[in-house]
Amino acid sequence: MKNTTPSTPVSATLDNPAPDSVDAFFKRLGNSADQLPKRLKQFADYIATNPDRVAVSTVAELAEGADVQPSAVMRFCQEMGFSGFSQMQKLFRSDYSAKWPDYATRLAKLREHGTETPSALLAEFVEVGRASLENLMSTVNPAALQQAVDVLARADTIHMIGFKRAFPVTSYLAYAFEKMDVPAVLHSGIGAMNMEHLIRPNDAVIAVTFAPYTELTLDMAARARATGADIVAITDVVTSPLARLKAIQLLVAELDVGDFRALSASLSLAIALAVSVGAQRNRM
Amino acid sequence: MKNTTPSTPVSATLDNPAPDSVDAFFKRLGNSADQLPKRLKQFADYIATNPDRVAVSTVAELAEGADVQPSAVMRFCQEMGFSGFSQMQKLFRSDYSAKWPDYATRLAKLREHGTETPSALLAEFVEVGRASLENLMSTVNPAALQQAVDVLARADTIHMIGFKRAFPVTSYLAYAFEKMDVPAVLHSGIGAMNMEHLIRPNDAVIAVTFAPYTELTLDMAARARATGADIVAITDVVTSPLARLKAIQLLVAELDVGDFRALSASLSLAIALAVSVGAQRNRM
DNA sequence: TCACTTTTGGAATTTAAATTCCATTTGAAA
DNA sequence: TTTCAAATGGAATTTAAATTCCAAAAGTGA
Repeated sequence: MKNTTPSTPVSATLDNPAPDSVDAFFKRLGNSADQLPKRLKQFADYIATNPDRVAVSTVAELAEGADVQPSAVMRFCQEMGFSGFSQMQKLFRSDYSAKWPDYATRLAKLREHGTETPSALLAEFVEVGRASLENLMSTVNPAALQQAVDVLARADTIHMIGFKRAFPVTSYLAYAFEKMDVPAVLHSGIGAMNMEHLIRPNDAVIAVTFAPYTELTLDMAARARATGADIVAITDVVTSPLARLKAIQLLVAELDVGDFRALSASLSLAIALAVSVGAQRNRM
Repeated sequence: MKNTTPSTPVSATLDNPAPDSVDAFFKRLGNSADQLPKRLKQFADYIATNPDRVAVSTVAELAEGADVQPSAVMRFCQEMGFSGFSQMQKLFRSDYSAKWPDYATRLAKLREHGTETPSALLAEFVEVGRASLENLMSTVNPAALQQAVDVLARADTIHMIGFKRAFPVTSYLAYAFEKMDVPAVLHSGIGAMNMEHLIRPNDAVIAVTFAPYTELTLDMAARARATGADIVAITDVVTSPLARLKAIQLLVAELDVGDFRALSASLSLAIALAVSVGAQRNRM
């Protein structure tokens, strides 16, 4: 950008624009790899086999990994059309985060279009639901899930606590447990009846709440814990207040559209949990 | 590595050693989250929700994302037992590699624990949920959806009818309508109380039922129709008994895993419907 | 072999980020 | 209220990384 002189024909010139995606980058690399000088080729091979390192390493670290000098790394970046390493790294970093849709942008877009047509809104929810499901696979810890199933299968009675937006989740759990003849109680809060006294030491509780957390759910879960019951928490982040209760945590990072969330991931987790518990009880 | 001297008493002290894995980090965060000061908690929530950003962002970027000052980020890192942000980031970066294999790989991984494990079952539900969502866009007729929104936006009161597995759908609708101040009644069937007399000619009904259809839902919808109320049906196929009622049909082909279905698509359709109705009412 | 170009290694410089410091604000206790 | 400790925001400083530069080495063709 600084050299209008033809002194260094290498970097970002008109005929040599920077790749705009990691795919494009590797495509170009494949074409020009064999006409690169020795050290540059050496470095190219290194990042071709360790592409994931680029986003999180420094020039010095990559240089050492490839056993070349830092300056060779710089020359390579410029050869590939970037102004320098930083620009190249930026590309690798943005590509990485593209997997989790940038929901700030998405939300803004939704707002500016108003709510448009119902179908457009539906498309949003579908999209967000898909992303949430995809993310669920990485946020749920298989060991914790297994542990939750064990605890629930052993319990005398299973209690479900969850209100407001969590209520669809607990009510579906209640349906599933009933269908499988698993003794379970849905604490609906209906009629302001307090059914907490039903919770006994050998019982287990499934507490479901997402930020902003429902006080009632937290209170009830805390009291259940005090009686000695085990707690399985379906919640959104590790900093959830349910963590205090030494609960088994199952985390669901559900995305919002406006003020609402799709609940797809939470319900999928819940039903998988319920069916597993049902199956495990039958084996006992 | 350079200071063997105890010159910097801040970081990694005996009672406050730095976590040595990302898991350990989040475990500790879960324990101490509620006794953190406001801004630190705010930042904790941010990275609990966006753990993937830590490896590839600067202090300034994270600070902006969480809407706190850079110095708050530093204090947080030290509170968690690190000497500073750099050390914490190093941890996240070493954990980074291959942390984000593509969706297919993650699914396979969850499954490989054996078909009988809860994770494998969860993988099933996730996949089925995704497929259902994909389907949804083609089974729902945009014109019918728009028509449903119009009818519901015009109604005096909206009644939701749906039991058993449809109940999570209606209860989520109820939550959404309440939050948007749309007059709506959830017919829960609780206490065997019959609230049908509440349905008046200028009202509208959302009836939700899937095969095998719940008799009660069909009966109530039929009677509502007789009083002159409009019916919006969320159901599975065109041959659904609700078709007879000249209902506006919104079709969801939800796939099963064994005896249960994921409900992802139904919930997404319901919430999109509710939000559209809320928006349209505000415009009137 | 010599002259000349390309490539290389490493030091010097620049730039940007991390970290510390401190004056102000906030909130709790007396 | 007043007092004090804790928490906060933002500027100042330090540290580390990226980038440039140049002298030495390795190639290349005459």
